[in-house]
Amino acid sequence: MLRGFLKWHLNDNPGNPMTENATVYEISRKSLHQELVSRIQLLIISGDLAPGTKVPEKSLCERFGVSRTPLREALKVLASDGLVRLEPNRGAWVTLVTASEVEEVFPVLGALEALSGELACQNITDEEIRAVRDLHDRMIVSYEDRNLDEYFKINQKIHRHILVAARNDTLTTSCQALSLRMQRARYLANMSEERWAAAVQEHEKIIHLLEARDGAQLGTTLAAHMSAKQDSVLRWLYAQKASN
Amino acid sequence: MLRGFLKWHLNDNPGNPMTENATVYEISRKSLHQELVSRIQLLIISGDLAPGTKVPEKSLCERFGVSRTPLREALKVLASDGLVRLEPNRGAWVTLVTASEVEEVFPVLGALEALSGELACQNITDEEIRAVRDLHDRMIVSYEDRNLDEYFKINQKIHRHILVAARNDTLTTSCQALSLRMQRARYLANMSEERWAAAVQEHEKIIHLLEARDGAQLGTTLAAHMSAKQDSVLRWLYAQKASN
DNA sequence: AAGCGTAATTTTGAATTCATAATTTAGTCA
DNA sequence: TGACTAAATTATGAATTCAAAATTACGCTT
Repeated sequence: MLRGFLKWHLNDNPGNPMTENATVYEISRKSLHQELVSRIQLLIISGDLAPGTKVPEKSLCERFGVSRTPLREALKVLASDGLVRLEPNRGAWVTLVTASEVEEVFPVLGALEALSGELACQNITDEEIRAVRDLHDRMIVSYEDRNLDEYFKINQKIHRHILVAARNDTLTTSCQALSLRMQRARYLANMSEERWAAAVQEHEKIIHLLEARDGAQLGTTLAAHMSAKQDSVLRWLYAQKASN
Repeated sequence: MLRGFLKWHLNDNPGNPMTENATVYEISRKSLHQELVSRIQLLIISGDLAPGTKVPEKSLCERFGVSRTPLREALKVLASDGLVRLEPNRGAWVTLVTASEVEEVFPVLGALEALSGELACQNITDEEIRAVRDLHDRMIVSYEDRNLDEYFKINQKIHRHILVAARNDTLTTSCQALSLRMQRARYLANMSEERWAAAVQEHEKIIHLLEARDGAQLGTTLAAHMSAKQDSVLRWLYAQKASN
């Protein structure tokens, strides 16, 4: 086995939407298992590793050029985040997005996003508000172009910017872990035109309240936004189930 | 090395306050690393492994009769929960409870507890309310006896019962992870008489609102309770720092 | 040919081994 | 003595090995 093969490969960071540039050095400094956690997260949310399927330990080892030890360490961490489920003596399985899970996670995410909105209003700088406004405007353009991919990316960035402005890493970490779990449901491709329009409306309100620094209102609006998204995901889930 | 030594030992569950009985079988079915996660959590919150100290990998392996592989898997999970910090090539260290961490975690915990209160009011049964009331009354007795240990145990049970009544495992898991982090600050021993009295008052309100099933009010009260606890922990922290 | 049972194979969980990095100890010189 | 250096020791990260469990393949019976 080629030693050091991974460390090489790990540097060609394949456009992780969560991290910006300038982290390349840091990434290569991450321990193997941490790097594997990020990599496998990407495989899962991208659908490369589909929900309900088994995590192919051996082939992932080969793909990343590492031994089973760090890979299995990564799987334990992913399991504690709820992205995979470990079955004793039967390996790791990518968890399914079930209705009951959606009904559990979104309310929690709603409460956390609400908090992030409140804190952001207290701590965000005027410059950061301008940056979010800019993202918002660009997102509207993507909406008008019906560019779902771009829309989704910017949408994520907006939420992330608000989270950053909340100045609370614990909150950021918790939110992202739960968001990742929900991202396995790649329902966006099938989001209805009405839901999309409504989501855009909600975002108009969000940017408005952020600019007004109305923390309380922004909190409730973000929670409502999450709740609406929950309904949308649930509808998508039922449609999925019906069509299978 | 004695194989299977651990599996034996793991069954003499040393009174984990989080788990009730009848889990003994389940515990012995847990994988080694999961069991180790629980065990090391206990060592950390009990202060057996003190904040800021190095996690003694070798001696823990001997203590539990396991090899380094499952132990290190457990450490990765504990690190992702924030109980230990992994320093590359320098091992695992029990994280310190810092002021900035307290200021981060408690607001998040407050938001989650608030949600748990709201959901509990929707879902709790009358029988469960009676059980919480019973715990509450017993806690008051411990307070009058100035039995801090007993008080704390029952206090935890009350919060846990509310969480269970919220019927949301994701919420429960998130809350517990954050609670564990704060439990490293064993500030209770030094809690002021005034703070204790105030906490009891807050709990009177909590049980009252739960019995009235006033979710909104219970939510805000629980959040306020957390905020007060944050202040108390911070004061304790500063006192600690001053005396060292 | 379908179902059953057993042997071969693969996969898993965990111990062990091995290379490298960090730390400690011992020795040197000012 | 006290700082600096180098060797020895120890600890860490990750690959490998090994036993046990699960899965698959195969042949047998009906």
